[in-house]
Amino acid sequence: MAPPSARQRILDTAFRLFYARGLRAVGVDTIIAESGVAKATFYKHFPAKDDLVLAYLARVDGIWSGQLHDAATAAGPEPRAQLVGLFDALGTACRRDGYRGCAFINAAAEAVPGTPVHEATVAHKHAVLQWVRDLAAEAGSGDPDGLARSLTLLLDGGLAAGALDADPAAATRAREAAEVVVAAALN
Amino acid sequence: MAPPSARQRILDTAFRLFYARGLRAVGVDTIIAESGVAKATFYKHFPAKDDLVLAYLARVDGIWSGQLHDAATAAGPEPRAQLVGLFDALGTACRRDGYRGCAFINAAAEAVPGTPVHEATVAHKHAVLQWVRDLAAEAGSGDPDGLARSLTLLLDGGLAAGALDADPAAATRAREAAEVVVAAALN
DNA sequence: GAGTAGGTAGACAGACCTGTCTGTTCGTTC
DNA sequence: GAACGAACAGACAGGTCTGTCTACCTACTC
Repeated sequence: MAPPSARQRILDTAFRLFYARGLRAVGVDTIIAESGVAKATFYKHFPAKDDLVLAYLARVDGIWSGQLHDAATAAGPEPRAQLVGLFDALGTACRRDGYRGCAFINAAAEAVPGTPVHEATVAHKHAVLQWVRDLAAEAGSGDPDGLARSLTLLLDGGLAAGALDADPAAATRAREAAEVVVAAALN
Repeated sequence: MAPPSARQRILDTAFRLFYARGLRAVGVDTIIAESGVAKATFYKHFPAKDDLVLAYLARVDGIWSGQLHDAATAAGPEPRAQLVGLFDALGTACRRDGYRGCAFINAAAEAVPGTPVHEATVAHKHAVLQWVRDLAAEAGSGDPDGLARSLTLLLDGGLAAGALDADPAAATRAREAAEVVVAAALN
């Protein structure tokens, strides 16, 4: 197996450190040192730190979206079940070691509104909302937007709570509340 | 009216800047310059930056807890109505200019777990949870802890969503979802 | 064997960070 | 009027931050 390229090592290190410590708390020098890369190489792949931050967020987006989809489809073929099942991704995330909440919420807390980094977090949340909305429409909701917003509210609440206190009970509770909300909206 | 004391000016400036830009993004020098205070005075009142951060969080805690209580009592004397009414504080906050989500969630995103700053955010969330739990118990819930967790999940979700996109619709939706959850728990 | 792409190593600039220190000025109280 | 507390003004130290730059090295390709 070929050793990971310099770019890959940088991205891997950034993924680990940015999530664990925060965007501002991790300097370029630290990432360079820990990924065992030369400074010139770093700046060749990522002309500015923010470019690396954006690449980091893009990777997180891919991973998290994948986990949401997987959790949803694992709940079965019915959209209604999937709307509740996606919350299993939250439980899995909560139990993961080093869990520190939602990378996007954390990034938004450090980013200035209007900057590309902040825009990326907003775009991610909109994409998730859109996906849940489609699921809600498939499930036959009369108000798919309202139902989707209620569910993403619960999801974000669970993610935010995890940043303060990674309690798996919060994830379970979120799933139960989602069940109640879905039942009220579809029955 | 006497002009505000140096300590008060520092705290006022910190309140404004920390919330608007984040804890790490605002340096001591900036706060000193904007509050029109001497550096020695600053360090006399707050021996380290973290002391100021803690004072800032304590002030936010006081204000936000007050707004939650006010919104709850405005909904009437019945605990059941108060459980839903407290979400009006979220709507009011969302509509405020410069709203950037929950100061505690944002602070937690920048703080290292285990530090006093992080502990303060956890303590705040626990206090809110405890208060809602008491309200749920008064309302006659058979599982006051579960109901309180569901509701704070919605509340945190609304606050977190506001950090990305201060949409008052999210607050309205949170209130409606709370209504559904409370109804399911108490009927 | 020359050229090129991609990497390593590390000095350097310039800004900004927290925190310390010296000295001055003002108002109050004794 | 002397003493004192509280604040002002700002230089300074020591560290960290991002980003640039020079110089060398290695593997592959033509």
